Order: sequence, then structure tokens, then C-alpha cells
Amino acid sequence: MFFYIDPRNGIAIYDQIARQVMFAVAGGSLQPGDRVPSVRELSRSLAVNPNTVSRAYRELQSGGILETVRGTGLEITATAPDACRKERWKMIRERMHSVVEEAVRSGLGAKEIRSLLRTELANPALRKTTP
Amino acid sequence: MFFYIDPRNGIAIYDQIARQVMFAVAGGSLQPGDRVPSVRELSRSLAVNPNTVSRAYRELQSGGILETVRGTGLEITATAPDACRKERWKMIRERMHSVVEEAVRSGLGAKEIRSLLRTELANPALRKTTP
Amino acid sequence: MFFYIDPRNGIAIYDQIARQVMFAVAGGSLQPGDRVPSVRELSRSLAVNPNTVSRAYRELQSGGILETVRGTGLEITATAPDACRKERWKMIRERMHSVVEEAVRSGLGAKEIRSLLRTELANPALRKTTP
Amino acid sequence: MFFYIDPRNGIAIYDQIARQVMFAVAGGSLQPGDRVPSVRELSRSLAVNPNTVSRAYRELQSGGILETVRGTGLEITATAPDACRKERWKMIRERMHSVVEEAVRSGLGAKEIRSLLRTELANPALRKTTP
DNA sequence: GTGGTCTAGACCACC
DNA sequence: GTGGTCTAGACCACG
Repeated sequence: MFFYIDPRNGIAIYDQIARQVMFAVAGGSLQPGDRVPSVRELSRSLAVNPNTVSRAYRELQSGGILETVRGTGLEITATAPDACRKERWKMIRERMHSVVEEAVRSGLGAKEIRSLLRTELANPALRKTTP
Repeated sequence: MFFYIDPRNGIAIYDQIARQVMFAVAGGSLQPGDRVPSVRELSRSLAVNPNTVSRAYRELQSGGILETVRGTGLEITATAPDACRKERWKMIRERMHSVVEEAVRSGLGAKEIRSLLRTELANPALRKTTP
Repeated sequence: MFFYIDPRNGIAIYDQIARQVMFAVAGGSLQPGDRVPSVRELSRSLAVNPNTVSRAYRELQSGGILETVRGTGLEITATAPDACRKERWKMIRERMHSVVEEAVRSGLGAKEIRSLLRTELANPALRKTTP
Repeated sequence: MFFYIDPRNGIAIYDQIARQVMFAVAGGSLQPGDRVPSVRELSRSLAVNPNTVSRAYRELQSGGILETVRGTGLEITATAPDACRKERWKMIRERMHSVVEEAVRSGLGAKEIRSLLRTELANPALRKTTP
């Protein structure tokens, strides 16, 4: 499957999993009706405890992204793509907002902030990493 | 004093205090030789556990921003302004990096990211916000 | 046939099937001596695992609603209509009991609960709904 | 404290805890700003695993009923009473709806259903049980 | 095979 | 002391 987690990057593992599912849905590589890997399978392939995967899936369920189909697994809901695209925007926008806010509060001007972004976007290491 | 903390915003309180000291130094409102409030005074005025203020000061000391002046308390070091400006850059740059990284990984293009920043910079509520 | 199942509604599928058979018997649309569809046939038409249909029938057998007639399949017993009517009452009564119990425990008064029922009974969409 | 759980009533323990907190808030015995018992304390007094209590609290958090105050515990939010009263109604109404729906579908008339409720409300065992 | 729940016990950062 | 996260392993109902 197409999930990778970094156990030491500060973001909780269950959250990394949930985000990647959402990104995959937002990007179209997971479609409504698709089944997500089983808890046991994913936990094995990520070398992570089943409970951790389970928690990620549970949060996605309560967010309306996944639904259980009794005994057969979890699948992407019909409303998921919309919700995921919205959520993706919201998450990125919130983080961008808080960076800019802190930058301004710490005394940086718009010019400096823009140059900061330019530097980051020029970073060649970006395009390679697929989630 | 000019510190404000929000015990509910997810950022550790000691970290909020330490950042604000650093920003004040970077911005010049705290100068080398100035004394910071005593642990007891600040903890009272912020309604915060003294241990928490203490920890903030401890981190600032080990970062070379504060030094104890025997008997009289803690004051801003001579090298602090430089260090704080550098630290400020580093913190902002790291956060900007991680936002951009997530945005790209989630499938957004450089154009969209730039537009996101533009929107944020246009936000008129920026200068007013107190930490 | 006249069965409908919803694999996503939280009620076990075998239970949905068993209930519908019982309701049909209680209501007279299935009579003693009538044959129920074979496991294979019903499982195909409901797009459901044969084990699931099998389990529904097994429970109905052990409840005395169905009996095997050698070679030809399962049919409604002579005592089924009585048993189903009783069972229907019991199930509804139990559920009503537990709703009322929770309502009272959560602080609602008899008056509010009665008004709740009145609202539900007034709902015009009732008779139309298919299981 | 005022929580009781029944480990064998079919409702998940974490759910029983969460409901009781909500009912307590809806009924006013827990007010905004009040602290809820600590995870460890409640888990001890209910003879339940800390993770189970933790999960109950987590769900309440994501529902906006509780918020963490760093290092000091979890407290009732300002918006909780409203949310809990709404949630309480919603839960009871949904259950009443589904009972009535099943009753009607199984062939019972409004008269019989009303009489069912009357019987339940007359049950003297009701008033005693406090959650 | 599937998910859901629970227990037990550990480690972390924070106050 | 507090909550948050994770692991390990168990049991259940369901298909």
C-alpha cells in the first residue's frame, strides 16, 4: 500500500495515518466505495500496533470519511472526497495562518515572509517525497 | 508586564513565555542588561505555576539569552539580541518549511501555496493580535 | 421475495433477516406450511454470505419458527404464528422499556416522553417505509 | 463521584461514561469550568482500565464537551450545556423513532404502542435508578 | 477473515 | 499530580 509513517516526527502515528488516508481521498487515489487496508494488514505493513491503526480509522469514521461494512471492512464514504478536500485546505490554511501570525508578531515584514516562502518552494527535495 | 499566555492553545506554557521573551529581545523592547520579572512575580501575574516560569527561564539561560546576576535576578545577556534574531528566523523557517512540505505532499502546487500566503498577508487583523 | 437488508445500519444482517421472517409470520403473509427460500437462493438475491442466511434460519429453527422438512427445505411451523406474535411483542416491549429508562435517567419527565411518542406517531412517513 | 457503569448491559463502557457526563452536564450537575474526575481516579473508582476512561473523555473532547487544560485536567466547556441538552434529545428521539418504526412495521397500531408506553411509564422501578 | 472493545503496563511532556 | 500515545495481547460478534 501507499502509506509511510515516521515514528519520530512529532506527529502522532495515528494522525499520520489518518492524514494520509485523507490526502489519498482528496487526491483521488482512494475513491468512494474503495476498501481501506484491514487494520491487521496495515498494522503489519507499517510495523505498528493494530490499536494505533484502529484509532486512525476510528477518527476517520467519526469524521464521516470511512464507514464500516459489517464483517467485511472499512470503506470510503460517498461524501469523503468533498470532506477531505475541505479538510486538507483547512489544515494547510490554519498552519499557514499561524506561521504568518507568529512571523508578523515576531517583527518580520511581508517582504521577508514572502522571501521565506520562495526559498522553501525552491527546495529541490520537495517533489520527490510522495506520502 | 507585556506577556500573555493561553493555557488552552496546545503550546506549552513555558514555551509561550520563552518565545515571548525572545521576541521581545529580538524586537528590541528588551535590551541587554534589562532584568526580567522574578519567577514569583511573573507566575503570580500570569496565574501560572512557578515551576512553569522557572522552566521557561531555565531554557532561556541554557540558550544564552538570560544570565543570573548574583543576588539580583536574571537579566538579558549581551549576546541575546543576536541569538534571538537568529532563533526567531530558525523557528519561523522551520515552521514554514513544514507547512510547505505538507502542502506539497498533500498535492497542492506552488501556485496554490503562494496564493495561500498572499491571502494570509492580506489579513488586516495581523498587526493588532497580542500573543 | 420481500426481504430487504441494509448491511450498514448496525443491526446484524442475520438478525435483520430473522426479524423479517418473524414479522411476516406474525402479520400472516407467511403461513404455517409455507416454504422459505433456500439458503442459496436467498443469499444470492440479497447479495449476502450464505453463512449469514444460514445463521438466520438456524436461529429461527431453534426458536421453533422453522422446521426442516426432509429433503424439501425449511417451512413455517404450525406454532410459528403464535410464537412470532409473542416474540414481536417482547422485542418491542424491551426496546420501549430501554428507551423510557434512558429518558427518565437522563432527566426527562413522563410528560416530555409522552410528547415525544406523540410526535413520532404523527409522522406521516411511517406506513410507507419498507424494512 | 456520581458515575455507575454496568459492564454487561451491551453498551460499551466508554460510551456509558461519556453519556453520563453528558447527562450530568445537561442536567446541570456539571457546569462549565468544572473539572471532571481525573482519568486515573475515575478508572480506579469504576474498576475500569484507564484507557477506557480516556477514550470516553477523548470522544467528549472531540464533541466539544470537554477541553484539556494543560497538565491540570479536563474541564467542561462553555458550550457544553447546550450541546449536551441537544445531544440528549437527539439520542432519545432517535431511539424512540426507531422503536416506533419497528412497531408499526411489525403491524402494531398507534393504540397498542401508546398502551405500551403507558405500561412502561407506570413501572415503579423507574424513579429509583439514578445514573 | 473483518472491526470493536477492553485490559495491562509503559513512556512522554507538562504543571 | 495531569492527559496523550503506544504496545501487547485478549475476547467478542460478524461474514
